[in-house]
Amino acid sequence: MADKKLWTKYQEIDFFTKSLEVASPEQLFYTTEDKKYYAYWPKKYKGVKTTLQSRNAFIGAYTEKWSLELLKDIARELNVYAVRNVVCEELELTKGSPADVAICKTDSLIQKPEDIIAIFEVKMSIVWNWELLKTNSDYSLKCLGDYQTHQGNPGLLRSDSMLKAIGKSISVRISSLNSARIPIIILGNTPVTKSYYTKVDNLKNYGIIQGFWSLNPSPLDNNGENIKSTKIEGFLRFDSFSEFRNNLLILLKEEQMFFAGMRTKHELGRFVEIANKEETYERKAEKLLSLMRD
DNA sequence: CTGATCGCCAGCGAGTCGTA
DNA sequence: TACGACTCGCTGGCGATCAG
Repeated sequence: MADKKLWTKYQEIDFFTKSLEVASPEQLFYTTEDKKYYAYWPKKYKGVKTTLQSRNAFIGAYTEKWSLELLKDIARELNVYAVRNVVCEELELTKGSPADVAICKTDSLIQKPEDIIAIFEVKMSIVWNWELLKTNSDYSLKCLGDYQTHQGNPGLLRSDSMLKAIGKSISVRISSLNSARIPIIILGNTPVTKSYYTKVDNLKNYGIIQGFWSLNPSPLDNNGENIKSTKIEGFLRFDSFSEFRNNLLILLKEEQMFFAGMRTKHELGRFVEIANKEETYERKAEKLLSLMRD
């Protein structure tokens, strides 16, 4: 199988090209004082700035669809499906807050926990800065620099995006024991900040989130230094589609082993009984997780 | 002072829900 | 069924804070 491409500058050009077919330049770019179209405010820009909001929904939709296409190929190998906006009430994945993408045994939007194989939360941004140029009534895009040259804080580099991904994952984990065997992966296209290195490793250790995976092989220009992996691989950067595919297949296989052999129904039932003596749902969940951990 | 980090906040768009 | 009010998740700029 030909190696598919991960996230590169090409995807961002494609995003703007496709979006310009349904949206105006003013909806997708900032307009500088000298009438230039920029994707982000450059770091040194001192003029009057506005905050662009109309682009956000387009970015969310594009990156989720792009992730879906990558996962579809891997799902097909396993004779299962990659589905966008999956609803599963038991796991508190509601219509208002569905799973961005999930790998499932059926292709339905509404799923039962036992048919969900893996859950993916997509947190991707426009990473580079771009200028939209008009040439002969046509458009072209010029890359102005990587994310260190502009004011925006894309994707997983944002602390509140990280906290949101963690919060949603915990919501799924504590919703039902039936989520216990379902891996949750956060897909991004940037590294995570240093202050989250130990956090992502701990989240993996505790079994809450199996990985923060960046699908952007080189987010910085000029071979800028960027992390490949944290100590126990809570964060991973993939450099090729096959590397991504291999890791995902290994994860799904490991989870099946964990499910089959690690805990008996008797043990699980006893843990629930002990955990149920705690006062709040949150405490019950913490107790159960701590019992499952050792 | 400068640069980095954190989390608050905003507007947009899609979807939901109540009402007639 | 049609429609408007409402909610929620998306994103990124901004002020506050801190280290050097």
